[in-house]
Amino acid sequence: MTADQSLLADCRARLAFDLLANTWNAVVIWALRDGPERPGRLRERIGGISPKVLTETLSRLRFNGLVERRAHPGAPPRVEYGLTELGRSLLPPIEAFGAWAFRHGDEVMAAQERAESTDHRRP
Amino acid sequence: MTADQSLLADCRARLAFDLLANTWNAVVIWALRDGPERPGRLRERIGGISPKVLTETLSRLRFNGLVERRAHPGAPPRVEYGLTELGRSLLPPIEAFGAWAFRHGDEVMAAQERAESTDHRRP
DNA sequence: CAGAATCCTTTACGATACTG
DNA sequence: CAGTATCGTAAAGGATTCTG
Repeated sequence: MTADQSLLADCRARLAFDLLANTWNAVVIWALRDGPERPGRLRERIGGISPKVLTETLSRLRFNGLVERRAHPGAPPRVEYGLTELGRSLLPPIEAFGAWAFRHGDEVMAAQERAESTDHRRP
Repeated sequence: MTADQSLLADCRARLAFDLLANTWNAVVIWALRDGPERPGRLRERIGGISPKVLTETLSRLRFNGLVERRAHPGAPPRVEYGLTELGRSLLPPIEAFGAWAFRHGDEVMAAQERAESTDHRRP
């Protein structure tokens, strides 16, 4: 059994790919890299994410053990979300991706423009 | 402007995250790491992907310049898909993710089971 | 066998309004 | 301000069928 076959067959690998298989998970994890943040500030830093979707994303990350929630007593409500140790262990792979984006992102955009002018449709 | 703000604001980074923001892109790229493959074999190696979704995924990856298609003449049709140089440059970051999965995948599953027995619902 | 076409279900995401 | 509820749209994914 070759390495990639075992990777594809192993449910842990598929589980890990699923962690990135949506628009916001990686972005939110990355936005928490410097430390815990309140939801309001998170939305400012991320930009373009609705309150509802941020709540859903944080809940999903919490479900997967990557993020933890801390509520401070009193009013107005003050809540903070931060990465768990498991969540922090995910930062290097995500950072590898960010680095790739800076190096090759323009090549992807160039390929897209080339394809659009040829095929007239976007898959 | 801090590093993560610039990363989040840069459209190249969001574009890169979007490349992984679906179930199959990363899996198919990984399955092509050893060299070009025919769609039929790809489906065998990947497992659990329908012909239609594989076609769509390959078309999407081609649109983004990560995969190229080569058709050999004659009948029955023989087609191969392989990574472009740009697509191959994406393998190290994806591999970093696979390595993370082998190390921490069971922790994620443990967290999920813990959450399921507590919250009674899965986000 | 490749892959396009059709139909269907589920889910992600967004906008809005409301509660504590 | 945090979080939920509701509604609506769009896209992803799956099953099936058909053609070159």
